[in-house]
Amino acid sequence: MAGLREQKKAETRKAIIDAAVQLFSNKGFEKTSIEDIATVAGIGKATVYTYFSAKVDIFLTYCDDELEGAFSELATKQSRASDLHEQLLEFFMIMFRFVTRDREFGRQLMRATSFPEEANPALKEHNKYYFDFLENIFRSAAQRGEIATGQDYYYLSAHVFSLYFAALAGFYGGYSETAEDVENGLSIFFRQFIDGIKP
Amino acid sequence: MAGLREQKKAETRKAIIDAAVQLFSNKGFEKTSIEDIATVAGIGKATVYTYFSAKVDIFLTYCDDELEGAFSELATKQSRASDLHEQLLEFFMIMFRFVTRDREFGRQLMRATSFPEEANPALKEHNKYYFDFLENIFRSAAQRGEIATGQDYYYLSAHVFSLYFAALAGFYGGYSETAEDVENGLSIFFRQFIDGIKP
DNA sequence: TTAAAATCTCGAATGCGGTCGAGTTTAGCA
DNA sequence: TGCTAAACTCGACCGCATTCGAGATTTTAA
Repeated sequence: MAGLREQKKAETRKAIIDAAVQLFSNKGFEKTSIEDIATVAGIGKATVYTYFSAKVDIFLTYCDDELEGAFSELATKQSRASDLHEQLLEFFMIMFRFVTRDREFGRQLMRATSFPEEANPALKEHNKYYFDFLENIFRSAAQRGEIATGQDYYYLSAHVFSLYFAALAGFYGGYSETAEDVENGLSIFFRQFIDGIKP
Repeated sequence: MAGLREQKKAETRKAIIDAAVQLFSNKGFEKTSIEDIATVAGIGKATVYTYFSAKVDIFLTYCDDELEGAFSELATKQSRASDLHEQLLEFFMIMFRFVTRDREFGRQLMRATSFPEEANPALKEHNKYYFDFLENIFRSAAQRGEIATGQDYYYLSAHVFSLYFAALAGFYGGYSETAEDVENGLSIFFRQFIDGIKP
């Protein structure tokens, strides 16, 4: 009868995530209590903590799964973007749409990513993926002669990544309302980045 | 006897900030409770909320107060001599040094302000202060002919601000060790920003 | 088969941020 | 000076995340 407990655990774990995701999208992260989640999942409140070490971890686990989806979309999608500016915009808008599919999703993800209390290995892995992807974009732009060669790709990637963060912060801070607003903002940022701001 | 209340209020306010800063440096933001602060400040817990609307506001206010002096000095100094790149670097390094005076302090501050759980008016005010300052830097750079005119100063400010965030994230993520490393990173970012990255 | 060890469960307890409202102090004016 | 309105103070309270601990269930090994 080995594995009975394992199997139950997997079911309970899934029940918690399902309940949490459902409640989070209905009521939002803040308004959803652990007790709500436990009740919907059909378990006791304290039992949740056998599976997740904190409320936010439930959400990050879900985020993690979702991001896998975003990356696979990126990998399969044939890029129609021709120049660097378009490529950057396309890349980040795919990420943006994914991350803000549910508003809370993006916010918590950003909180966990930007100045984490504890390092989260899964998220670090994701960031590395972003950076690798970006470095490839820059490498090919350099090959096409669109940008100067001999630049540190790491700093270029970090630069555009930070602009993406700024766009997201604007979205969550109430400065931009729609995805279109965000796209316009990003477009301006990338123009500045590529062309510089001199006369 | 006019101003008696005003004076007391100012004293209490200062007592709260002092207590908070002291406790925070010792125990960290999370571990310091409002009650601790109230006790050290010699007042009741609820009274803290007459002066500050939330725990983070105490720290934001402290930062605003401390940085105000540094910046007004900077404002008068900066009009002469240096160019945009240097001015930006100077501005952000003052902020960086202040914020990382105590390492934990900086991390907590960033956590509290980057993707807040709920919109916070005081936080908006706080950020607006820095943006206004940056806009002035850009305005005078435009007047000197250093950068193209007709650009949206708001986007320029947001751009450099996001680079500062990236540098800080790098510092807390373990990518740069010393203040000097951070300054070098920022310098590279600002060069990219000003000059663009084309061949 | 069985009994000890390991693990899981969950109601109860803890601690904290934040609010309430009754009591107190001050300001302003007659 | 006396009186009222406005503003301040703080103990008590609320809701919620997280931890405790004691009892239930499952695994392991002989």
